[in-house]
Amino acid sequence: MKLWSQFFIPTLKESPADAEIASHKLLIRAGLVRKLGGGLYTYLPLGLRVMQKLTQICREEMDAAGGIELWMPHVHPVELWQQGPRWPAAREIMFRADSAGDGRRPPREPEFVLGPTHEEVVTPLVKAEITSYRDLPRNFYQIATKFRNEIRPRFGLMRAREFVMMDAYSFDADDDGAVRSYRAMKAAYERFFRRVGVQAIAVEADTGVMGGSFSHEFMVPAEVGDDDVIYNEASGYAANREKATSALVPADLADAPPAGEREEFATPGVVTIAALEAAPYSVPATRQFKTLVYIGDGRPFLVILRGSDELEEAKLGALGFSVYRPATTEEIEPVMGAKPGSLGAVRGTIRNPDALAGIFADHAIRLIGNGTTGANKDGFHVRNVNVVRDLGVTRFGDFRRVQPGEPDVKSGQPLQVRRGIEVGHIFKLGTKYAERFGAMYTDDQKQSHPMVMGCYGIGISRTMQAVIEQSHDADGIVWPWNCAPYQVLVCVLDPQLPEAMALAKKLGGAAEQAGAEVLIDDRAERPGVKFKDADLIGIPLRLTVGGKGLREGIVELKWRSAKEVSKVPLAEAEARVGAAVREAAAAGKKD
RNA sequence: CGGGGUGUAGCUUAGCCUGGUAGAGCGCCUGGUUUGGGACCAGGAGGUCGCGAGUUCGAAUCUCGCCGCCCCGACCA
Repeated sequence: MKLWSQFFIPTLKESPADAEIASHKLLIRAGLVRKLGGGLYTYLPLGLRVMQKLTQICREEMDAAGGIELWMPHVHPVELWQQGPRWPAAREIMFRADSAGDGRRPPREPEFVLGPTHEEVVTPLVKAEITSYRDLPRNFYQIATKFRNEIRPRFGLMRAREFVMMDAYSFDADDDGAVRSYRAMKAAYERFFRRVGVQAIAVEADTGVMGGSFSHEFMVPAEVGDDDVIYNEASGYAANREKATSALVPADLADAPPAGEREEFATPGVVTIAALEAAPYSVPATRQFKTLVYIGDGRPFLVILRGSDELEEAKLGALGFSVYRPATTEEIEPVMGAKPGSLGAVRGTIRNPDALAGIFADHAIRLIGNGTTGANKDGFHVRNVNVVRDLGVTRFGDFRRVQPGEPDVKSGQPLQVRRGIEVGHIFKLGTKYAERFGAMYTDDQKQSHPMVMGCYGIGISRTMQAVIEQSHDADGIVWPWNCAPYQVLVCVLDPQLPEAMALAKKLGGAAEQAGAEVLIDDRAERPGVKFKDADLIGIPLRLTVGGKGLREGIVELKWRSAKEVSKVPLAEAEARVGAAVREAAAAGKKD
């Protein structure tokens, strides 16, 4: 039982100016966190308690799924990362430090990075300690602080530079085992989010810089989320926009036949799809080829899309470059012979085709039998271009961005889109890290194999905010039972009356006996202040004890999530409180 | 990193355009009256106006530079 008057819950009547979204405002107003700098937060006692609830639930579910908890350093020798497969992509977001501490590290002094995740630490550990198939599979996890020098921290804990994450790493002898580990984690995640009391849906996801073969994200649907989820209710399809596909392009697409002789024509000043669509050219965007130039690991390559489609940049990850970016005009001209707006991939028109690392085309362009594209000559385009005859495509792939309304691959029904907050991500990694770090084991035939890995993360601090985003009203937070900082709040309206305090402590004791944690608001504040604060901090069950109630012989019992107040006769109060707590706890643990 | 915005007391902010002794609300302290949904009265403390240059007799206000923070984009748990 904690007395509010001797605790630290600095609530705010007004929202701080730098908070934009509801959950961020409430984090601050309810006294859960305070900002130190961009993306850096102090967890105040109430916020810390919620974090402890989340970590404990997470730990229980990981342990139940066979996870083994450990704790790894968060300062890593930079050499470890330089050996790893994702250094080129990861280095930008990593905090770096030198042992001299003054930013002027002598060449022979060690340099360190702060860990954004721990594949580079856990894989060498397992390489050293596990060498036999008898010791596989294993799944190691930790719940700890992570550091990422986010380009743009935002929305409080939603994208922070320093945050708390559960990260797990599974090691299996073979692919089947890795799939089993992956499924076990997916199930554990689903139990975790259900117990926490937040709706999080698993969606197919892109593997990003992690690489690996498949992946799911756990998304909390919310307007303020960073990600677009493309889904269809009926078929159950749900994918991150970066990964999503539609049935717009038939799988067994026949290449369209050539039509007519290729012909160059003058298009002075036309540098956009829209301008070529307009009179006098009148070429529909669906019949134009859009040619984009990217730089992958230092070499230019082309991406060809239909004029009506947008590139989904993340899908270029499938091409295997460790880093890629759009080329600049200065880089484009020497290779192509023209500026953006007049580019094309017709054989023989590219000035320096040998410089290209490849020409990659979206499947959808095969629908174009007779298209128009840039001539690689400023102010000119080419018509009657045929994909097979005229374009030297290295490889077709899925590179286009799916738009809402396009047909679902599974059901043909229109796809929908909604925003979501990514609170968890699971990857089947494969052998990429194991091979790089030499994490091998010997099988029962004395053969050596790389271990097959998976990695898994839950953003604990982000989940706290996602819960608030999903569970609040105009007055404040409405905590789900299992992650509430306290489950029961006793508001003592007349704390100067000894009998009121005595009753509050008696009822608090009954709640504790039933398994709840209890906060007593014994402050010398007016009732209005206490009720407002109670609504703001969102404790699930509120008991109100006051002189008036004592005279009437009642206490009040109110759920934060409901409007009604029940008046309970004093004689029944203890029993009713205990019953309410047991009931809520049982409902909160429905799994 | 590109674009937009903002910085005045612990918090929310007015004042800036049109230069002339820095104002309010909340919170805090003292006293009193109140006491079931953010009370009232009286008194009080608290500000190098983000930092640095410049213009000017005079700068919160105009100019330039820097920094912090917020929002949009690429990235992520």
